[in-house]
Amino acid sequence: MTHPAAEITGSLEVIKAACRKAGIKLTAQRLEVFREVADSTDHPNAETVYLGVQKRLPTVSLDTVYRTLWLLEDLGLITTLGPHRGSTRFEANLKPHHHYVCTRCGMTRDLYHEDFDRISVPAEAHSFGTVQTTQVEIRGVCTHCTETTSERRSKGPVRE
Amino acid sequence: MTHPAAEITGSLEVIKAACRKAGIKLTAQRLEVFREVADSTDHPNAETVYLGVQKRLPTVSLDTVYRTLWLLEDLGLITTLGPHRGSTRFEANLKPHHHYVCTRCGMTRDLYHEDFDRISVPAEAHSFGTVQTTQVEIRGVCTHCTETTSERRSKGPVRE
DNA sequence: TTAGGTGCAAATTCTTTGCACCCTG
DNA sequence: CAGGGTGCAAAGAATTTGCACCTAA
Repeated sequence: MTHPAAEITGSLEVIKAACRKAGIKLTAQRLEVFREVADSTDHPNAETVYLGVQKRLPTVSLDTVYRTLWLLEDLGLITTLGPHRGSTRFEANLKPHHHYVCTRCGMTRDLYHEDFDRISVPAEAHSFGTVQTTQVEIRGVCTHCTETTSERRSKGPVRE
Repeated sequence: MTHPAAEITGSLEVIKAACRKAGIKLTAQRLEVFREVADSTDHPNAETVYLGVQKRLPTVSLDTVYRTLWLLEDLGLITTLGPHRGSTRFEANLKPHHHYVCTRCGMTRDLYHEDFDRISVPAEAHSFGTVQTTQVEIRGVCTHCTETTSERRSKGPVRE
């Protein structure tokens, strides 16, 4: 699944500006890793991002993907989600949105709901630090897991 | 930090009922693992829970702690949070509450705010599956990280 | 009694690190 | 051309698994 070309071009500008601002180099790897995350509507883990980037940069290494993902999170360009079979998942921060998460299998879906975007932050939160984003996470058991009724997770998280 | 005795006793009833309902055995390990999580106001990882349980059950093994934690999550008695230096953190589901999370260091604090407890779930969410809980997650940079200004995370997540 | 649960230790899986070479600014 | 960035390969951490013994129901 792919975003419109205009948005991808937008991402390019976003990361260029962010690197300049942070005083770090803009490399092909950084560009492609960000593009890969911004270009997916699901929530890829490091391995998946690596495979995607590899199509454009065949010599890229998995460790660079990791380093770049953490860097981008640090720059505020992407966000991490809870783990999926032990591996962290990432998503681009392009628009305000929220999540539905299955507690049984870990399936995660984006949810767009304007009411949630307008939630006001309690004073207490400001005492902890700055506020960048406010997200609502709805947890439950997805329809797929509900259908396979008695099937309980036996050995650790079998996710999404 | 400890909850009042009444709440701990309450946890005992909670897990007894849950095991009976799920048709699984109530073992000392399950009881103590749940108690350990319910008894902490911070967000322990598997290792920390293990160390705590070990004080009461010296022969408990780390793998049993893992198995039990996932089981309890499955039963809906505890919830997982995002990773902290790669390891998943857990918390008991005793009361509705929300989180402040530092995107720089991963520090997580509970937030009690009745307005958030009353948030209404959009119809779209129900199409994904059942709805158990709705939590608000506020992300930002905590005061500690803000003070150590230019210090950017260089090598992976250095959390909390 | 007896199937589910546990402990142990080895195996996997995910992520990080040290170092020498490369390339952006 | 200088210092940050990358690739490689090996290390390290977190979590899972197979199996034989144990114990709650």
